Amino acid sequence: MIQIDWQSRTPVYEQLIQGIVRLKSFGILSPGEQLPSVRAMASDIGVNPNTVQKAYQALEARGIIYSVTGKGSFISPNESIDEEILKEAENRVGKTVREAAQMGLPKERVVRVVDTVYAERSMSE
Amino acid sequence: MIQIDWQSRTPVYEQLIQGIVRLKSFGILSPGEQLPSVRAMASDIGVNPNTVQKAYQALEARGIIYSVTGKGSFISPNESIDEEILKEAENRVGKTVREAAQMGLPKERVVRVVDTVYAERSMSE
Amino acid sequence: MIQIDWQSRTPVYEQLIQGIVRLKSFGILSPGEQLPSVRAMASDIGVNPNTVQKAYQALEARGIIYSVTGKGSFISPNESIDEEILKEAENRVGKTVREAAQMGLPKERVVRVVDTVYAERSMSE
Amino acid sequence: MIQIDWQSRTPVYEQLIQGIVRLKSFGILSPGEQLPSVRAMASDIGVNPNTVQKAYQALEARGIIYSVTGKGSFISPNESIDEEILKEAENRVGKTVREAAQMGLPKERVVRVVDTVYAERSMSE
DNA sequence: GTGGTCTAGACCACA
DNA sequence: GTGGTCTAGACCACA
Repeated sequence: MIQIDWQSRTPVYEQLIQGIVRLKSFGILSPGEQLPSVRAMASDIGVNPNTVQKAYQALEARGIIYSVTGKGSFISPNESIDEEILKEAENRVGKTVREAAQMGLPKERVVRVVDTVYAERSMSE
Repeated sequence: MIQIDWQSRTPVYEQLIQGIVRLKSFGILSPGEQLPSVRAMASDIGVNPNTVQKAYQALEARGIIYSVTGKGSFISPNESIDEEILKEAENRVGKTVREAAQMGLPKERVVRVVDTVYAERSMSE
Repeated sequence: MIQIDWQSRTPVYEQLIQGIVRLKSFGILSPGEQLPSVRAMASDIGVNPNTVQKAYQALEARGIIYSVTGKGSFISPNESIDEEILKEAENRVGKTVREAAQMGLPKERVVRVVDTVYAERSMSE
Repeated sequence: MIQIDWQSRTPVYEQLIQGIVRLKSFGILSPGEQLPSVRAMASDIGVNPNTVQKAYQALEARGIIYSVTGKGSFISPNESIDEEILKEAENRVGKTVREAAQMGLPKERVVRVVDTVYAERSMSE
């Protein structure tokens, strides 16, 4: 379910975090649902258990999942958390756009890119 | 001329690269113009000469500057480079926006962020 | 596996680059295969890790290998790279021959040299 | 008469040496003819006098020119020297071809390049 | 352990 | 002085 891009510079544990958040935002993982155990997830996607552990802990710290000792990890029911995630994404966009602007990228080109991305999405739905 | 953000996670040599690219895109550094020597730049911004070397060599590999042993480093006359840099920036924006969209960030919020960034810029001019 | 000529004027990191390219072109290193770690390679050939780093990063920039922090460095699966390397070598030959011709070296002598080089090679196989 | 390629990696004084050798081999500079003074040559081609000095000394060491204190530098009448120059050129060709061969460049492609170079030359004559 | 960044400092060829 | 190479060694994030 989660694809790791080994060539990418974004750390594997980051990709894991974003992957799970995405699956939740798509409703593929619903509140209360149990996640694969650290070991299962690790062997599934061919990753060191430490890496999965790190991702789960970050997700728990952000309130997206919760862990029950001896039982496993579950998608958190908490709804209001989502806004925090969106804000993080928004900040990343802001930072990248600011850098591009400083390089001289005109606003029109940024707008065109944004349009393209959201057009792709509405088509694949 | 170039400000280093020591708190930032982006490596110093990367900030240097971006700084010089930016100065060139603003026309503050024009083709043929000589850059400060590796050592001068290093002591200017309080960094080890090796770090500046790394940045200069990366810029040379990208065709943005060229270096002549014994003479110095110069802004490359190559014109077509600029568009390449803009395309790189555009790609980064596209990638970040796509990720944000996958997280569920609505288009309106992305647009608002873009507007804000470019509004900031026009005000500071 | 890689021999460094300490007398040579071509920098050690350059020799490393060429050595790895050569091993790949011989099929001794196949796509996906893991290279010795920076530190292992360094101690193998008696060189500072920084020097190996420089070579590996140059190879990555040329798309010949790719590195994953925490995992290691691997021969890139990219196929089309090989032809690029041959073209670079071809260009170097062309440039050197052109210079020799300008010095007045007759074609027959160039041909004889080429014959000799390839004869050596077929004998050592 | 002599063009310096500042982008090239071959040192300026080397380019100077090769330039004069070439002019001699073309008969543009004949035995006995006086060369421009170090200073004149330096300002002609926009180079540091030290650099011209170095080139002249190397040429004298190789017997291609000779200097008379207080009078200037002259093209040497010595004919047999030329063979040495050809041998140097030949060695450079050999080295480059050997490297290309090690990269996997097939002999046919080397031969084709050599043919092309000498074909160009016979056409421009 | 693995790649990546950075400092401090030496040494070289070249201009 | 100027770029380029290299060593020795520290420190970091990541796996």
